[in-house]
Amino acid sequence: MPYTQGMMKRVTIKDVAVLAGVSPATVSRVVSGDGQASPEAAARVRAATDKLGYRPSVMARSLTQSSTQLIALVMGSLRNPFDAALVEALSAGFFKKGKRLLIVPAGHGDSDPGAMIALDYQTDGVVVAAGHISRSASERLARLGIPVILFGRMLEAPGVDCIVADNIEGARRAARVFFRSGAKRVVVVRRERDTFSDDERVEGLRSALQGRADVRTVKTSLGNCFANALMLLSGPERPEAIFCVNDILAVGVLEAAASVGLRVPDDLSVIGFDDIPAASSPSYNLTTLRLPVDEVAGWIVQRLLRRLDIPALPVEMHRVPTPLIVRGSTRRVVSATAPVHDHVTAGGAPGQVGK
Amino acid sequence: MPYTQGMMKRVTIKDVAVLAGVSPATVSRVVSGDGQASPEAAARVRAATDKLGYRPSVMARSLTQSSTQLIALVMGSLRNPFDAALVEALSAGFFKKGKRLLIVPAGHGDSDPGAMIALDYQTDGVVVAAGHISRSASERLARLGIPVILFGRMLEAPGVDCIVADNIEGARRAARVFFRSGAKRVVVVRRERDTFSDDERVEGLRSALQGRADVRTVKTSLGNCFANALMLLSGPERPEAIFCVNDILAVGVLEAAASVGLRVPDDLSVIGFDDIPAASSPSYNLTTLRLPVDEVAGWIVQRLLRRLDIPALPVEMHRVPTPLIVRGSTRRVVSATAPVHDHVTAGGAPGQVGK
DNA sequence: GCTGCACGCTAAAACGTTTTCAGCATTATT
DNA sequence: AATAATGCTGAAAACGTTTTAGCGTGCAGC
Repeated sequence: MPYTQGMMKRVTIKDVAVLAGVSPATVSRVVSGDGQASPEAAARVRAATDKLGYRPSVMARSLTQSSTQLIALVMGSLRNPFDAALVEALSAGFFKKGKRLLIVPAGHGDSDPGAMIALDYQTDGVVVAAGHISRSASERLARLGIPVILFGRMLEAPGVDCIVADNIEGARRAARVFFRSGAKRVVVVRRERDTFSDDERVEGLRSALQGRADVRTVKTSLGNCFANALMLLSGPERPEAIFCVNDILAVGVLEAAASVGLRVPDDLSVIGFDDIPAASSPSYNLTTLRLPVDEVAGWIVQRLLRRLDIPALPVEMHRVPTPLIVRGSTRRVVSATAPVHDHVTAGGAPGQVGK
Repeated sequence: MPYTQGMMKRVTIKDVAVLAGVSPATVSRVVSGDGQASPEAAARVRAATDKLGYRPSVMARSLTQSSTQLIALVMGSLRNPFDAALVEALSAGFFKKGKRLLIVPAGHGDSDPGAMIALDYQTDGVVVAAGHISRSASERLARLGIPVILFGRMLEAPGVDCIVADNIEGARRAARVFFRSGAKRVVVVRRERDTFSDDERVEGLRSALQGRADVRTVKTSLGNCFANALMLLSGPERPEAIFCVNDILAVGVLEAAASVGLRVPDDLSVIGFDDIPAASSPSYNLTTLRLPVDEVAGWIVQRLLRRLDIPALPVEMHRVPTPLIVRGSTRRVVSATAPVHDHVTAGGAPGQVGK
């Protein structure tokens, strides 16, 4: 059964107007709640809209007004549960404020699809959750009054606010754990693509361990992580501690350690980053640096809305703290002299996204 | 430094027209590539658009044409990696075809936010990846010529195509494995909210095991899965086989089994559904029924585009096959008489989303 | 040398809103 | 009682496109 049989025209403001016996202008005033309308006219209009099921066309509206209520969300792969959670939180947060998210897959290409689509659809703003935006693209958006929020990178440019995890302090905390456990051979596992945050994390660890341990860097894709870790752990000069740039890599390392018969944390300490749900599962029980999704998403939403209100706001570079979550993949140090203010002890399930 | 200083107006088709010394109509024809334009005029126009960085306003365009190139995607939580992968695949697939995805969080409320937003933004179509759409809402969309694709449910209504996993056959395959392993006490673990697919899965298992085993159903939230499984496994009359409605629940069950000291698959068989990446990780090594994300996403994209081309297409109810992926969480049956055509043997990493 | 015909182009209408402007009743102020 | 202020309303312009209708060309055919 074809469904085109009764294809109807959209019910427009004019239809409502004639049914209510007023002009389109009055209908507009009533539905947008701008006030200026007599009670009885308003009542008639409301009756008409209800009867006809009228919904204003955002498209048409955005021609005359400036706002489309649309936010472009540049996102990459969602294979990392952290990213998935972030997208979910952002979508919920913006939706609650009446903003809609337009997905822009971060192309691996060089162009700036986010900026392009923002332009095409006259987006109210752009959130870059993965990938990057070039300075020129962001400047072009700024010139049109379209603010940008950048997650995971720093870019000093007009109209772009940044939020980045406190990678360096996080890495330092990891370094301290490794140092206390007496590890001399440390490996940091990072992804193949260099990103701002990954750079900060490995550099943070490296510099904190300067002269106290031998730090080597290994790059791997997610798919090869297990195999690479296997090689690393069964070779000579096996590391005593491994810092992974995120939790999924750390899970791969833990799998490899287990399959090679290494005991964690006795033979090997592992620290991850993000604190995804799997990290707190009994079989991994991963010590990690928590990157609080809800806090990140909340800040982004707040900040963007605020800037839409007050475009002249000075740009902000926000660092979100990355508390150390101590679990079973690192040796518990029992010295009383150790400072305790820099870590959160254990803790059950972290990622209660809703409440 | 406020970024509003040089706020500029959008460059419009008129600007291009005056720069190129032609009328807006000509510019329109050139940029939309509709033909009718002299080579030299076209060249001048193209020079002008390049120089000015002109991008047509989709909003304005969609007023005169019918299409906005927008697809509303109704999605729920992304905590299940399967859902995250589906969203990613859909977004990539549609993007490649020039369609943009508008995220609509499936509210737990009763209203149909998907339909509403589709109306507001004059979406070309609606994809319901999670949640539901009411018959009346879908009919309203159909009347306006907006097609709907529903994943994971069946709804016989004009203009809505459905794609659903072959849950019953999948559950039957699971039942066969359980039966061969001689399990007498079987538990099926499902989520608290009843969904169409979950219903089919438990009913499929139940009816296939009819009279051959004792099947009990347990409902649980994701958060309590571990605790519930613990209780279940340490209580009396411990089940010998557990079928989980999805892999994340199965992982919770495996965790619980391990923590209680049960050996899998010797003491307990576990089968999940979806085949998320974690299922193939060495520490879980979960036998499961694969729900092929890419196939699902591909079908949805193809189908929607096809229907946009030919609105009169009869509606289709598509079942995607759910092959059994045999891994280590079920006892390997070595009888030569067992039919082998219904399962895929082991296999490494499944979810290579990209290539 | 006309008529007819492609061709290339422009003017103008249309899409569905919002908003400005002005008009007209009322009602409040002198 | 005249004037000013107020409240409500509708006509029309505007937003940035596409598209239809029409207007000149220049050229072939009679």
